[in-house]
Amino acid sequence: MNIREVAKRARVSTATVSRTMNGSDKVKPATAARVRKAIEELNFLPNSHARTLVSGKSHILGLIISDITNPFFPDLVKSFEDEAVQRGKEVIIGNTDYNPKRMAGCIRRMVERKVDGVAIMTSESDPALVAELTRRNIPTVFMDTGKPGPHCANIRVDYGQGIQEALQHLIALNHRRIAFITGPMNLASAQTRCSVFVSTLKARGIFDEALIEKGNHRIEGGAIAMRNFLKLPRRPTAVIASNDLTAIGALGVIHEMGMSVPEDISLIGFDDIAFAHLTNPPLTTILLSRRQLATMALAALDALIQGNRQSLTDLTIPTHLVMRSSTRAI
Amino acid sequence: MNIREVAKRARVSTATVSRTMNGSDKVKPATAARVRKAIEELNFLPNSHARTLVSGKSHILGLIISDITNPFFPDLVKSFEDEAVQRGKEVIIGNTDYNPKRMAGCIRRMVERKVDGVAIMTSESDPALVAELTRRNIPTVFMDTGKPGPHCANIRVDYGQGIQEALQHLIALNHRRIAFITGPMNLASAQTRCSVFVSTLKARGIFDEALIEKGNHRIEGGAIAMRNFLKLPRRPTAVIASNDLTAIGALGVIHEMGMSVPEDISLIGFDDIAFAHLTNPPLTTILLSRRQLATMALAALDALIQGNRQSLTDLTIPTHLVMRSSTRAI
DNA sequence: CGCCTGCATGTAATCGTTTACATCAAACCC
DNA sequence: GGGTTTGATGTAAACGATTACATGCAGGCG
Repeated sequence: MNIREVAKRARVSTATVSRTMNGSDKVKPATAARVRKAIEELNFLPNSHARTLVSGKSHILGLIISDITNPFFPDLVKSFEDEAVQRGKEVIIGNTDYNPKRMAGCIRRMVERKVDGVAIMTSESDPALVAELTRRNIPTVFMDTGKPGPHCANIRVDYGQGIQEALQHLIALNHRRIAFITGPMNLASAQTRCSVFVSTLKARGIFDEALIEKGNHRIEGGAIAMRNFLKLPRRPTAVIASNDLTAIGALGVIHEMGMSVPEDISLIGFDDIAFAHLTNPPLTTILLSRRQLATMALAALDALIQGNRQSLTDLTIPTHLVMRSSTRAI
Repeated sequence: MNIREVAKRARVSTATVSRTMNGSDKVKPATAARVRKAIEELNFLPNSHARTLVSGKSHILGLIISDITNPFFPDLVKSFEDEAVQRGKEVIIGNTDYNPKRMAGCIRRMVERKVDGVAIMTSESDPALVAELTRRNIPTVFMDTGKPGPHCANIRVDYGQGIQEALQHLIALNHRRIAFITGPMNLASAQTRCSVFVSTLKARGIFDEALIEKGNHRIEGGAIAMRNFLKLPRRPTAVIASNDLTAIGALGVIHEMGMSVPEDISLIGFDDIAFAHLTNPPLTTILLSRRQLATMALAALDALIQGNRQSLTDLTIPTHLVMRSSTRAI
């Protein structure tokens, strides 16, 4: 089934069929109707590969993430896809599995599929691999980390804002011994969260080195860190975690030890994953809006594709404290 | 950058380049080396659209699901993608958003992209839309619901087994007033879960009509249903929910009412989503293995693609009780 | 009436591969 | 040594769309 059969049935040339389908050029209404009828009757759908081959535009966007089972990402994927479909584009997703080798594979596939652009949000982005994209002039937008360049935009996430809001909130509730559980420190974003925490507390003169523990952005890391905090002679009265999974791990340990949140300890997470309001108590956390991120990424990609770079001036996403029930005054 | 430039640089014809890349036909080692060197130097990657166009094989598989933010699906997507990548295939994902119109769009895109096959796991599968796929001889496999056919396999999920295991477990713990919160009853799979529950209890002579409440596979549904159970003069001592979200909703209400699980009420979910072991207490639930589902779907798809139908005899996935801490004896 | 203009449509080249078939040289056989 | 086989490579026709250019026809004008 191809455009030629449609042409034959409508008694026109393939060019006319193509023109009616794309609506660009003028076709006499009567002819167009005949063509549409033929398309309908034959149930014809054009072959996108042939289209791409000749036009050079695949109308596919790539989205590279670390791991779809990380609860941060499904929202991002969904928002990204929704917006892309609205713009008549499709999305192919690459899971790197936190593995640079798979990242290379993802990028290769994106190139082979001639994607119109790529959005990347992975922890472990290797500049060499990414250079591959820019070398081929494939518009690329980083969410969170990366350097802007000729075919390349970067969206900055303002991690600091949320952390500061959280600290203000806790301090207003009279907390002074505030602890932080970090993420993996090779992640730029995790570093930022931590360093804003440190500098804000130092500025207030209530920073205590002992109240920082390393986590890994997973449940266990949060649990281990929390156990250490609870062994301290002077325990923290509030804990901020570098992400929600970490907070959930900490929450489990607090319960395990027969204490409760927020009565004994206040707890704040980061990300606002779907389950943050399903914990007991519902977790106060810092929202990083995946929808906003996706929307901005798509807009940036569009701008790069259209070669319109001036609209790429301020690409910053805020983060905000979302109050639930895991904090209280002391 | 195309195969011709590679050919020129390696001083061979395009056919030889193609042959070296595909490794199928014989090429003299010295020539092949020259070609590979040229490919390397030019950083050449073949255009997959051109390949697909001539070969008719896109090496893309479609995966259609209802909603990636439904926590059941990310695991499925990941497993499916992992296996697909291993087989040298790519995956494009279609989110129907529980919306038949978007389902139609997904299918259209799959056809246009000339996918080698499609796997479908959606609640709301419209036979007419799916006929579209089989009419075009696109291998299709349904996970859970659908009818096998010439280009079409169906994987049956044995919901009954898990429900029966759960009931045996509860009965062994001396529970007799066992309640069930259903899913949306237009879903075949939700119906099955419910009817197995009913028939098993009837067979034991301990069925009570009052202990069935409707849910919607979401948190709120579980919460509402649980409130109703707690108003009953003779409350249930155990509750099975049609999925984990429902169970989590019920759990919230139980806590809210100052009761606790499993001391006052035993609770069992269904699916074993990632957060089932993060609830407090960790939720006993019935596992429907997404990895198994994905593996079987891919195997079935492969068989259909290769036209090898005899390997499609018994496509059944079991479900199993996973014991955690939300049940106890009375 | 002859020519020009402009619209609707057709013709055919093109995109970048794969692959059937053609070619050609070397090797082999009797 | 001529003919045949074999193996390596080249030539060119596909695949199914888009689109620059060509064509043809109708109407307008002097």
